[in-house]
Amino acid sequence: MKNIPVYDPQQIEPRWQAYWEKNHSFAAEKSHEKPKFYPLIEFPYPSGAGLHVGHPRSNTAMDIIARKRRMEGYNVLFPIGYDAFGLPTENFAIKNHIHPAKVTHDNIARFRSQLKRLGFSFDYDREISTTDEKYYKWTQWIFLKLFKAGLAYKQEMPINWCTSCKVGLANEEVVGGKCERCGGEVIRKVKSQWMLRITAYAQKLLDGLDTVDFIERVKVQQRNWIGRSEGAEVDFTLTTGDKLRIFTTRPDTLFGATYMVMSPEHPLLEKHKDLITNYDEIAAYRAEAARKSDFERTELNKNKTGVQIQGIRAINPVNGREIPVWVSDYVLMGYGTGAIMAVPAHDERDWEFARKFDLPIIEVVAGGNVQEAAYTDIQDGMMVNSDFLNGLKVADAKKRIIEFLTEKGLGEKKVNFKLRDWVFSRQRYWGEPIPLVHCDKCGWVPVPEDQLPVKLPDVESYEPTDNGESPLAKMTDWVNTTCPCCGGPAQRETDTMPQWAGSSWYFLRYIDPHNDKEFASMDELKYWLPVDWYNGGMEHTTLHLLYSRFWHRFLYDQGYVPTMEPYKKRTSHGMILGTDGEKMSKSRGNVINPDEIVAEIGADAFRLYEMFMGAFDQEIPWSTEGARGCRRFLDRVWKLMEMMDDSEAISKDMAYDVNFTIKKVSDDYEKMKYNTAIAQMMTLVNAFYAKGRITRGEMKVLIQLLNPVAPHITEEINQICEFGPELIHKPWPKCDEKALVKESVEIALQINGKVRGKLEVPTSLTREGAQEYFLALEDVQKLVAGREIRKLVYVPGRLVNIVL
RNA sequence: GCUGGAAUGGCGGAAUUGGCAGACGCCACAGACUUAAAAUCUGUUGACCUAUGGGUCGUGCGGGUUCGAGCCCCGCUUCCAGCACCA
Repeated sequence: MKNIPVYDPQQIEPRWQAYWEKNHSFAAEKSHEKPKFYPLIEFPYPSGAGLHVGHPRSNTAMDIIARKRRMEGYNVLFPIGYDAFGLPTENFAIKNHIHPAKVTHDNIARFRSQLKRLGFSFDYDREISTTDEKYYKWTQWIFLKLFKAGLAYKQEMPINWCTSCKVGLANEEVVGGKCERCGGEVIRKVKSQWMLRITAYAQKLLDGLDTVDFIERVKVQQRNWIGRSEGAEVDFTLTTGDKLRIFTTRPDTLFGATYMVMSPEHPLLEKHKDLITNYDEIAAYRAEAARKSDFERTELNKNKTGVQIQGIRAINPVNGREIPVWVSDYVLMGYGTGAIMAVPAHDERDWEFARKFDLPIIEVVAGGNVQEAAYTDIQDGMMVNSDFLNGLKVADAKKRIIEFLTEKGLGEKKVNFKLRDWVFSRQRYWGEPIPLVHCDKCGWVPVPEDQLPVKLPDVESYEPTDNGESPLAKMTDWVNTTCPCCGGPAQRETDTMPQWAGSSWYFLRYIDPHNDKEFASMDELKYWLPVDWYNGGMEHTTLHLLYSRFWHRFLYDQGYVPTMEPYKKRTSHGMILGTDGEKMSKSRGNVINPDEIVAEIGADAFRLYEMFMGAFDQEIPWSTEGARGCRRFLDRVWKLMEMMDDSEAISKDMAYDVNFTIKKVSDDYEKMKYNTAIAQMMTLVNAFYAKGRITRGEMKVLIQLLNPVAPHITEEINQICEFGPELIHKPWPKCDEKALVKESVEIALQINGKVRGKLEVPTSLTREGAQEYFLALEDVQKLVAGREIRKLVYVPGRLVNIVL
C-alpha cells in the first residue's frame, strides 16, 4: 500500500475514544437473549494523586478478556465506579478546608478522564460512586437488614487513641506505636462500637470456597483467616471452687499439662482479687498489657512475660494433680476461652515459657527430646505417661480423651474459628451514616426504610471531637430527632460506616444502577449473577473479599440475591514496583506517572507494555525503556501496511505461523499469560519482516488478535485498509487445526543425555519403530561407533536419547 | 516466630509442567543508510577453553531419584509479601 500516514497515537487515540463514547460502544445490552459475561475489577479509591500505573495493569487485563468475549458473541457487562468514602479524602479536607464532597468530585473527574484516555471498554452509563446518596441509601438499607436479623450489635472495643491529637486512629495511622500525624503516644481506649456478626457465617464462608474457582493462594489465605480448628473445651477446677474452662486443639496431651495461663483480661482475676495474695502485681501486669498495642503484643521473638497467681491453683481433671496458674499476655481474651492449659513438652510457646520460668516439662507423646525442644508432631507420635491413653497414636488418643471428657462431664468437643466479628463503627465524618436512632424508652431503633437515605449533613468542621465522638456529634440539630417507634425525643447514631461497607455490594448495583425501588431487580440479578471473573489485589483477599462474600451470602439467605456466592472466579495481579525494585511511594520518589508515559508513547503502547512486562501474577519493576520497546513494536505493526499486498488469503508458507499464533494468543489470554501472547505476536511480525510481505488476509488476523491489547491502532489500521466493520464488531479468529499439522519435525539427538546433533524425523514415527529407524541413520551410527546400546528413549516431537 | 510466594544472562523475563535452558523485549556492540547524528533496517550478544570441527561449565547452595531435573524428593541460604503468639 502507498500513502500510509504517520502513526500518531496522540491524534488517533482520542478520536477513537470519542467515537466509542458517542456510540456507547461498550454499553451492556438490555436484552437477555445472548449469553452473559460479567468481568469485574476492584473499583478504585479516587485518591488525590490520580491514577497509579498499578491500576491499568488489572484494568487492561480484564479489558482484554471483556473485548475478547464481545467478539465471541457474549453480552458483556464491564463496569466502573468509585469507592470514594474514606480517610485520606477526609484528612485532605481537614488540612485544606475543602469539603470532602468537593475533593471527591474533583478526584473522580480526574480519574474518569485518565481512565478514558486509556481506552478501557467500560460501560460508563453504569458508573457509580459509593458517596452518592442514591447509592448509600442501599448500603444503609442492607445494614438495617443485618440489624434486624440480629447480626449487628454494640460492644465495648478498644480503639487506637492518640493522646495528643485526642482522636481515634485507624491501624494504618499508627506507625510503630506512635500517631502518624503528630508522633504522639497511642494508647488503647475502650469505646462502644457497632459490630457485625460475621462469625455466624464462618462455616458458610468456609464451605462456599469449595464451590468457586479462586486461585489457590486466595483460597488458602481465606481459609487461614477463617481459621477453623477442631479441639475440645475442658474444665479445670480451681482451688477457689470455680471452673476454669480452656480450649485446646490437643486434648490428647492433657496429662502433660503442667501449668495454666489466663489472659490478663480474664474476669476470674477480678472476681477473686481477695484470694490472690499478689493481686497488686497482677493488676500492674494487666495495666502494662493494656497499654501495649496489638503490634507490640504480638511482636516478633518477644520475650515471654508473665506473673504467677499466688493463692490460687488449678486441678488437672484427669489426674487430680495440682498445678500453678499464671497470667500472660500471649494468651488473648478474644480467642477461645481466654485461658489455656500449658503443655510445654508439645507446644513451642508453652515450652519457651516453661523454660524461662523453670516450670516442669512432662513428655506425653514419645518421639522427640522434650528437654531440648517441644515435640509437636501429630503423625507418628505414641502416647506415654498418660494413663489410659498410653500406647495410642495421637489421633486415636484425641478421640478417646474427648469420649472420656464428655462421659464424665469434664468437657466436650469444640470447633473454634480464628475469625473475629467485624468492627463496623468509625468516629469519622466521611462515611455512610449508620441509620439508627437511640431512644431512652425503645433502645436502638432503625430509621424506617422509606426515610432512607439518612443523608450526611453539612458540617463546618470535619475534625473529630475531643472526646472521641464522630464530628457528627456536634451537629445537635441533626442528632436530636424523634423516635420512629414511640415519637419521643431520641438521638441519631453519629458513627459512620467503614469504607468496606460500600465496597461489599457494589457489584450488585452495577447490574441495575438506576433502580430507585430496589438495590437491583431480581430479574436483572438472575441474568447477570454471579460475577464471572473478578480480578484484584492480594491485599484485599482477607478483608474486602471476605466481607463482600459475607454480605452476599446474607442477602442470599434473606432471599434478595439468587446465588450463594458473588464471584465465580477470582484472580490476582502482582504489584508494579519502581525502577529500583521497591514499592512505589512518594517518599521514595520512584513513582511513575501514567499521564507522562501516555503522552510519550500513547495509550496502546502503555497498555501493551503493562501486559508484556512480565508474569501477570507477579510483582515487577517498571522500565520506561521496556515501554519504549513496546512502542517500537506498534510502529513495526503500523509499517506492515507498506508491505501489504492485495491477497485475501493466508499464504502457504505463513499458514503454520499464523494459525499457531491464533491458538497461542487465544489460549494465553484466557490463562492471563499476556506476556507470552504478546511475545508470539512479536515473533509473527518479525516473520513478516523477514519475508518482506504480508497479505490483507494475514493483516486482518494480526490486528484482530492484537485489538484487545491495543484497541486504537488496530481500529485505525482496519479503517485505513478498508477491511470493513470495526474490529469490535467482528468475530474472534478461529484456528485452522489442519494448518498446524507438520509432516516432519526437528528433534534433538542425545547421547547419554547430552545433545550431540539435530535430526529431521517424520511426525508419523512412533515409539515402536523408533529404535530401528534411528540406528539405521548414518549420523547416529557415527556417534554410536559400535559401542553397546543400553537403552534408547524416544520422545516424539522432542528428542531421542541413546544410552551407551 | 508463623503463613504464602520467589531465586534462571548485563536487565525484565520464556521454557508445551520431567525432554534441545535463555523465546520475546530491554541494554550493549557491529554493519547498512546519512555530510553527521537521531530514527530505521540487518546482524552479534550466558561464561570459559579452542586445533575454528567443536569442547567444558551453567537455572541461589548441598545431597538424592531418573536415560534425562530450572521443574520431583530431602536438607539449607537469601529476598519479597501478609500476619491476629490462635493454644
